[in-house]
Amino acid sequence: MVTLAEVAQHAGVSASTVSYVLSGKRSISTTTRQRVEQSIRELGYHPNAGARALASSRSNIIALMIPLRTDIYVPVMMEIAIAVATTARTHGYDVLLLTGEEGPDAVRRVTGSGLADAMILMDVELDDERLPLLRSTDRPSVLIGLPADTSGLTCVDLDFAATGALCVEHLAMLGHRDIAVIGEAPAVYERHTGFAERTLDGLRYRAKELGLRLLHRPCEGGYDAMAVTLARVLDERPGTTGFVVQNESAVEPLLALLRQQGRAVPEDVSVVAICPDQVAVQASVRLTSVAIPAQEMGRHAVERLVAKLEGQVSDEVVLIAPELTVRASTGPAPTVS
Amino acid sequence: MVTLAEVAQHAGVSASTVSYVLSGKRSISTTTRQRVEQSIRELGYHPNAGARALASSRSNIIALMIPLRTDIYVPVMMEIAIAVATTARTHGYDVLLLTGEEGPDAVRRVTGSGLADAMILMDVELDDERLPLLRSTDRPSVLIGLPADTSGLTCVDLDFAATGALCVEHLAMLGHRDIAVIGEAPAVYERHTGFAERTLDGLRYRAKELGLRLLHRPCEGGYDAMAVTLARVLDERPGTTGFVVQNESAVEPLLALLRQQGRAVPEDVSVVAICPDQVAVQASVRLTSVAIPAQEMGRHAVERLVAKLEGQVSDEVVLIAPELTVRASTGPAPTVS
DNA sequence: ACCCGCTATCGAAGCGCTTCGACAACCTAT
DNA sequence: ATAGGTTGTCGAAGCGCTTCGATAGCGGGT
Repeated sequence: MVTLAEVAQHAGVSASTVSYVLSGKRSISTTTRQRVEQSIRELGYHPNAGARALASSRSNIIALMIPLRTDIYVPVMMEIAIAVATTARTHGYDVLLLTGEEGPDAVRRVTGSGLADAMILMDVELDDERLPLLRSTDRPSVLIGLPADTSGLTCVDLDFAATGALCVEHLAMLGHRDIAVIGEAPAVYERHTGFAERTLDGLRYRAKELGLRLLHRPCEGGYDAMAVTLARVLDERPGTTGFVVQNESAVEPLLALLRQQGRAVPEDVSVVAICPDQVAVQASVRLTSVAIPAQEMGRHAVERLVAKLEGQVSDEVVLIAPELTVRASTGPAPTVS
Repeated sequence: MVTLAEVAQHAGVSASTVSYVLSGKRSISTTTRQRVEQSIRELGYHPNAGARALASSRSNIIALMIPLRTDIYVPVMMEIAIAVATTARTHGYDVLLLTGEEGPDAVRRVTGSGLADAMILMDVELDDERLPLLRSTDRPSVLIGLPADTSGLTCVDLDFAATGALCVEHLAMLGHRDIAVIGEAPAVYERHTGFAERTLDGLRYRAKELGLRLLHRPCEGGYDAMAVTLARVLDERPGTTGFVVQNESAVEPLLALLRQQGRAVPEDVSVVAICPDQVAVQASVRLTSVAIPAQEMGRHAVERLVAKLEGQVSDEVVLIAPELTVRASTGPAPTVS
């Protein structure tokens, strides 16, 4: 491996000069800089990451904790992860992938060892056990998702309450009075994942304001579970004409089942989905949906984090405003015959 | 931050002794070891990753290059990534997430800087431009996927040729004579992704052996693209009764379209999918399928890599044998009326 | 009593880099 | 001409760890 010293010798300067060329922390004459850069190229020099981390006590690595389970939103998680990785690179950082498996210990290990300069946590629960650690360490962190108490934390998330409200408003505007919400799997609610509950809050609050009837049912993904759930919903509220679906793997089954029962979308029944755009446009009926801006969330998280690493103190919550795209799955409520 | 020296002082031993307690590379008396371990716990010591990497020239990090594009097999990629991360942890390694974006430069950067001790590459193309670099570096690597020339490389993959053969055999056994293959998006074939071509080879070869007629059509995901593709297939080969689908986002649209055209599955038409089990069981018809063993692939890759890091030389290709699970989407070919 | 071969421990060198203070050279402004 | 400020470069001191000899102590064979 080529070292800094070898580059220095090759360029006929001291090691520190090469270092300053690399970091730009002191001014270097143009001629020297060029000579050094030439040597770097010729020798194929790459600074040693360990040495750099040791000397500067910065690893230029961001840790990303992703959930271990693959029961929800896998494509969203993936998209966020990729956005985080690419955005981090543009800021000179690499990304270390941690799974939830280790739990809070991972936070301790990573911050304690200086492996990463900062971390991004996904799939945050309302009362997440990693939060006290984050608050007590001096390493910057950003959450993707919103816990119950955000004091002293930086968070990035879609505004799910507004998302819920937006879905209800859209259906209300079209004249629907009875709305059913097909939610995530029960387990998601049981572990108090923020986004699911906040969506529900938004839905309920706005429905109440607008005087709509709202029925919420969690639902495992897949065809069979959806069939059972739909039967129950239509049994309890036969007049349901509007559906809000927040579960990627329930949306296509729902459409199929409705079709099968002779309920046309959007003539008889309207469906609004909360899902990535890709899912919305690939469905058998192009879905009116509120997109989950995965890329944007990943990018935002990294940018907040980098800002913090550069010393800008900003414990703020960034809520991305939801956007509803009207496609072919919603229409006016059928007139009562 | 607590340092080795502080632990040593606290335990009343020298720094090197603490180091040897940690690494186990020299024998240490039980009493000393316990005293040191006690100090480590009391002080909450975590070895500094950078210093360790510098001194030992091993970072205990494995780099994982995932594809940037999200057009294929996202859940599979995710599952592999998670399996890699968790398996790596059990061997004392962390995982650095690289996206394909940087291309071959990422390989240079990571190996050159000593950021990672080894790497795992996903989404390998038949003639991947990263391969020469991997062959010329002394850092171990493992590919998930199979390039055209595997000499000097270690690869892990599902045996896709056998997978194709298996699908054909299953349909042949049920009496189907005209088989259509719904493949990945054209772009996947255009960039010569190994798995797609190898599956096709397996399908064709076995179909020929068994005297079946085979029609292969690439297909973008989604409902509309599938509708066009299906129409073309049935136009060219109206007698088609067997489908092999290798495209997650085409499988549900295909089922819906068949239903819509009054072709019952499996009475009139049989469908075999090549997809993760989760997709197969969640579909509107429980699909006979060959599973993509994502977890197993990730785990295998790490284990091969760790073996190489520990000095075991083994340039081998691990092909995981496909397993076909019969579910509700395949049945005897309809008797010609 | 002696040497041998253990085991358990220590001290010191050094991994490759960053960074601080020093300083020479030059360029104004007086 | 001199003081004062820049600008560009260098040397050296570490960062916290691993690892290589060296050494002290001990029991056993002779």
